[in-house]
Amino acid sequence: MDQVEIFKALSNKTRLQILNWLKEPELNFPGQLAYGFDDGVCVGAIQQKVGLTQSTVSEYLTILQRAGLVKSTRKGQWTYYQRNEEAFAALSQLIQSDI
Amino acid sequence: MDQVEIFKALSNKTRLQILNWLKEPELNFPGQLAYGFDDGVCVGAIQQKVGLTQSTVSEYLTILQRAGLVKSTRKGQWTYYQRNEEAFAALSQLIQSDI
DNA sequence: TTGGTATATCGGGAAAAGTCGATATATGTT
DNA sequence: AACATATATCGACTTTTCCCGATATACCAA
Repeated sequence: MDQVEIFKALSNKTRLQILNWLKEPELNFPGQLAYGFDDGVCVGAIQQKVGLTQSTVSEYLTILQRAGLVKSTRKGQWTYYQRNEEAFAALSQLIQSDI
Repeated sequence: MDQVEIFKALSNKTRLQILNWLKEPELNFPGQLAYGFDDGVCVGAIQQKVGLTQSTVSEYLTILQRAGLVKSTRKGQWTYYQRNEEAFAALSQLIQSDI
C-alpha cells in the first residue's frame, strides 16, 4: 500500500469523478444495464461519460488500479472496473492513525 | 475543502514525513524544547530535519497550509506550524462517505 | 483468414510540480 | 540606523503529470 501512489491517483478531478460514478453503476451507467454490474463497468461506458479520449481513460483506470483503488475483470473483449471498497476503508483508517 | 488540493498536498513523501513528525513535536524536534510546542514547530527546525533547502521546506509548508492540513502562527521572527487535526478527521470521513 | 470492436500501450507536446539559489520582507538587537 | 536572523517569494531548471493521436494487442464473428 504505497501512500504516495494512492494520493497521486486521487489528485485528479476526473479520476475522483470516475470513482464517484462507480459507487452507483446502475444509476450512472444505465446504458450498460443489459450486461449487469457484478463485475463493474467497462472502459467504453466510462470513457463516454468522462468525455476524454479512450487512451486517457484507460490510463486513468490503470493508475487507479495500480493504487489499489479499483479492481478489474476481463470478460471477452471487455474489461470491467469496479471500486475496491476495502482499499477505501483502509485509507480512511490510515488517515486516522498513520498520517 | 478542495479535495484535489488536499490529495496533491499529500502526494509527496517529504510532506507526509513532515506531517508525521508534527504528530509528536516533543519527540521529533527536541532541539526546540526550550520554546515549547503550543504553537507547533518553526520552519527552521523542520528544515534541518528534512534536509532540503529552506525555500523548499517553506513552500511545502505553504502547500500543506493551503490544503488546510496545518495551521501557522507567527511569533516574532518565527512561524510555527502545527497539524490541523480537524482536517484529518474530516478527510477520513470524506473518504468513507464522499469519495 | 479477414475484418470489426474493446482495451492497452507508445510517443509526444503542454502544463504542473519538485527543487534549488538568490533575493525580498519581517522582525529583533545593538 | 545598521546589522543579524527567520521566513517567504522569485526565477530557473528538471522531472512528472495531463492528455492527445496513433498503433498494438486481444478477442469475437463471418
